[in-house]
Amino acid sequence: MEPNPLIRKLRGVTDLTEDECKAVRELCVDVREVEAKRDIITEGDTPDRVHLVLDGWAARYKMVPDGGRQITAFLIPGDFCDIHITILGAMDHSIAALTRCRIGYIRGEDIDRVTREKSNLTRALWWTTLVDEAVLREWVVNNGRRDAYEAIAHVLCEMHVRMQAIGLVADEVFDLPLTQEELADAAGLTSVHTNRILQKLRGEGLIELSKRVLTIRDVEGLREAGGFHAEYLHVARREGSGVERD
Amino acid sequence: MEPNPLIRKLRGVTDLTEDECKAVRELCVDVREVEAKRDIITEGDTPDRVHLVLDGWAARYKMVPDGGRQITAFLIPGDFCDIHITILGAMDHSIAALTRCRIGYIRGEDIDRVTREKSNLTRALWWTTLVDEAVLREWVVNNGRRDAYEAIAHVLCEMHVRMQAIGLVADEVFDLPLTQEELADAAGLTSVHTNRILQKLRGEGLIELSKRVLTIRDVEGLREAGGFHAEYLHVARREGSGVERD
DNA sequence: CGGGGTGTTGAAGCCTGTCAACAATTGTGG
DNA sequence: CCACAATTGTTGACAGGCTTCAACACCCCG
Repeated sequence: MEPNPLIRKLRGVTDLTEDECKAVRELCVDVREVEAKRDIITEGDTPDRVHLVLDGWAARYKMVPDGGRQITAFLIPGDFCDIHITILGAMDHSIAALTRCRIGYIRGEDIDRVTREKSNLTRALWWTTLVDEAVLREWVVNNGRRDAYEAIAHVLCEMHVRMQAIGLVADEVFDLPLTQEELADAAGLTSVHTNRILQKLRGEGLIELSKRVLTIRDVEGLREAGGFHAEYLHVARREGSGVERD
Repeated sequence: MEPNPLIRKLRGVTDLTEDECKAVRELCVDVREVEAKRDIITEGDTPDRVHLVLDGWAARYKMVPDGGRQITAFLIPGDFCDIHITILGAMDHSIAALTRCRIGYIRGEDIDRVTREKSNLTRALWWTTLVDEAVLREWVVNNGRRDAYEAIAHVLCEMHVRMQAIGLVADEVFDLPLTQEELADAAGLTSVHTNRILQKLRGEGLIELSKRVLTIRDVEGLREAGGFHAEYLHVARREGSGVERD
């Protein structure tokens, strides 16, 4: 399997030439490990490098005055932390590693150069940011108009498809290295209530979740429960594809 | 005052040459009126034109199975409905006119051409989409981790700054042509509860709101109430600027 | 073996939703 | 310009989903 998760992701929507793959591979001028629970970028920072998640899970988040935390995105391998950083000034939110992460560092100029020289790649990178935005819209719906049961189910369905897109799902089983509190901070709930909802989903035979591994026992049922429709993720139809691909 | 709201908006973050302004003005190959409550674009559409709000208010929204509606963005003059349409296929959400709107139609190729030829403009257009994304993140926080009182106050503060950026605020007074139900659909509340919250904000002397006109009587107080910090909007500091500018 | 993080459970309370009625406002047509 | 209808705003009572608080169980790791 292609080792670069960004390439795996982009291949889901466009064919990349060997030349383009090479360009992507050479983007990361540096790779570092970040410990779980450490900030990768903190609100107010003006990083000079673009960060790419190569391995592990991270989360965008914002704090509110009373100490509450809202996670606004889960970042998995192949996701950019801040591809926009050359345009906007300071970060308006923070990004924390949820697990130990391998992070690739990319020079802003290199992104600019690629987007000048490779129009197909440029479109693909654009696509990633537009999907990020679509996901964000869905999270607004999640927190605004879905109850706890639907919201949790929906998040699980979303991560299922996204993990599938980078080849990290086999037989509807994949790593979900989140604590219930982190899930709660994403769904706008308390960890206590999240716990009860997960028990309900388990009790209904929709999922199994333990030791940071999620098994979806009933994909259709879970989607039904969350009112999930994958269109907003704009992935090419590749149902059934997964780690067994190569 | 410059008649094109997009130019007014972009000028808040970058200086535009006369040449660039001309390019922006010539983008709209057609202008049409859309009646209030009509869809400008509907989920599933694959429009061949980019839509730009020239006048009036519109809203992105998604429906959930039980009939609930979640508004994910308010669009005001100078905002694009779907600048991304050449990259993603079908619309994953709908956009409705909240008031009668004047909509500009732009050919996708013209956007592409401008972004090839005018790098300064390209950065400015990128900036608009990145700010849209930042707003979306804040709305996730709004619906997930702020209570009704904070959420409503926050939305009002945001619209205040955004309306200011296009020169439509004078003396902390501006048009807010939203029904309480529309406000509710944005904040993830019911219209009944939104009504009570508005009364509280009025009772505390923070706002006046009637006949679709909002007066912020206590800007600092309202920001405090909503936990609002304008940084995420990434507007250049232009406090005090408004319609009195020219 | 001990300790911190995480998951689980119960009871009580509050914020927000639901339902329903009515008032106020806006829009429409005669 | 008035009468009427439709939309929007307002109010009250009640229900319920979710939070809060608190205690305890579990599990991984040093």
